[in-house]
Amino acid sequence: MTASTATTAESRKQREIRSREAQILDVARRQLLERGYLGLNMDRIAAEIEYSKGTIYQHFRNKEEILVALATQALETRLAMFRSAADAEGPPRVRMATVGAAAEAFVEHFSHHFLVEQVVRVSSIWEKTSPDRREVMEGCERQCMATTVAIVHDAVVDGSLRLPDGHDPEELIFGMWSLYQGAQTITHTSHTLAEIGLSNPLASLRFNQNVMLDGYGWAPLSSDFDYHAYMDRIKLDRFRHDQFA
Amino acid sequence: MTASTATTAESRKQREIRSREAQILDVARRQLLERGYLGLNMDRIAAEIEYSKGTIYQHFRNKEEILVALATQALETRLAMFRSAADAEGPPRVRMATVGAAAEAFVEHFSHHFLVEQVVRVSSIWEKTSPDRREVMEGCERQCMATTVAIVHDAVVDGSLRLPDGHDPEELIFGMWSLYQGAQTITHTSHTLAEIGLSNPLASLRFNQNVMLDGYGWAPLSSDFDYHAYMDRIKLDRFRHDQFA
DNA sequence: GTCATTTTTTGACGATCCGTCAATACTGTC
DNA sequence: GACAGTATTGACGGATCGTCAAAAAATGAC
Repeated sequence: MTASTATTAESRKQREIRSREAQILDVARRQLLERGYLGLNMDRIAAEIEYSKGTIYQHFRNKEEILVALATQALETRLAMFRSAADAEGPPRVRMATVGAAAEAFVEHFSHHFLVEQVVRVSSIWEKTSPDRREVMEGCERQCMATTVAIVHDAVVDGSLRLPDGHDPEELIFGMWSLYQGAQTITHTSHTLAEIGLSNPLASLRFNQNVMLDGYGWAPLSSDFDYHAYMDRIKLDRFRHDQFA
Repeated sequence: MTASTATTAESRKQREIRSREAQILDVARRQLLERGYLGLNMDRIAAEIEYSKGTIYQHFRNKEEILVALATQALETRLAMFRSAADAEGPPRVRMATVGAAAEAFVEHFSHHFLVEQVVRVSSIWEKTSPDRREVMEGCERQCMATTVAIVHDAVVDGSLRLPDGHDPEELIFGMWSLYQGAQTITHTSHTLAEIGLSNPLASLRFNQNVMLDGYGWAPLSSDFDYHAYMDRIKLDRFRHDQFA
């Protein structure tokens, strides 16, 4: 009985603590979105969760770790989506398009993520976080990379893609990743897009990704398969918001 | 005589002030590189230029404006390089490759720029700067865009490039810009690149750009023209460090 | 050269916010 | 209810931003 009581008490405490961590992150995320990086403030977070500042510091070594934790949350979700996408039926390039659809769904449902990621990537912030937290984020990145590189490998093996001599699957993925990362960065931070005549940058990103894979000669080419329709459909079928997170 | 003396005195003052502004930016740039964003500090800048903090605030409304000014310096240089590149001899795609070479040279000689740009793009920093300063930066961005879009236009006119129905020159440029922006961001901030097997991201970026333009079917294709050798050569001929800045 | 006036420079100061830690409150055990 | 161990608190020291009244320097009229 004693042990049992102790255990339940322990686990209630544990649950309390765990839920408080989630609470802190929820509040931090909202404040970050509402007031920007410079408006994110430990005292305000403390006031809002109705715990003192000292308690927050039992969960996170410093302000920067909260940011890294936010980024990690999002990256773990993305990784799960990518893995699910990579399991799709069909030839490798179609599976790659499925990953593309997952990436689109991710930014649509986690639009805050790019703000957070951008902030975290600023070197002096990154350097203030503990190696443990960095490790987790880097692990997500590596595994996202590995998941997509595997698809390219499959394509090389089954002959639907022939890479030029001296070039790796990793390079193709680097291209896709860059295109995605750059388009998101520009979309979220450039104030001149609309007046320049780019009304739908997300659609342009998708188009350019297909052009690039066509450039690699990855079959089936976009002239032989309607990736556009496919991605729209798969986004609704597999990556609606209620299907994850 | 009086007027003349007054005028010279005035312009000496003016020159003094102008040179001090450059001095502030030089010191700020160095401190930013050495100590990161969080290490950039008004008191330290003041100490190093041997003027008081108050004097710095006569040049820049706040810390963020210094960052924007640094970014603007770099962007103006890049614009000049792009314009020079766009004037190159040859068919449009070769001129586009020249711009690519200029972009490469830019990051090689202004490696600090991406750090600055990244910091500036964080929304809450951007919002603290004055409309005037923002205007200048946005103007640079627009003009870079316009310069490169013009090349694509020329290609469409001379028939070396045929854009798919419903797609603009702006979309192609958005693709190139995204690829460039994303590759730079990743290269400068990812800690997992080397272990993933990307030993030379700059070379991979160049390769992917050519693949993408091949995907657009922009003649001459990279199978018909050695863009790699051309870009290496043009970088030495036109964009050595001593030829600008 | 002197002195009143204008401009420039200064650095002490108030305000903000981070992260710490000694003091306090809480929890479970005997 | 006393006690040991743990959790929580918020006042505090330290760092930095941006301001502003006062000091210093420059100007220009005589």
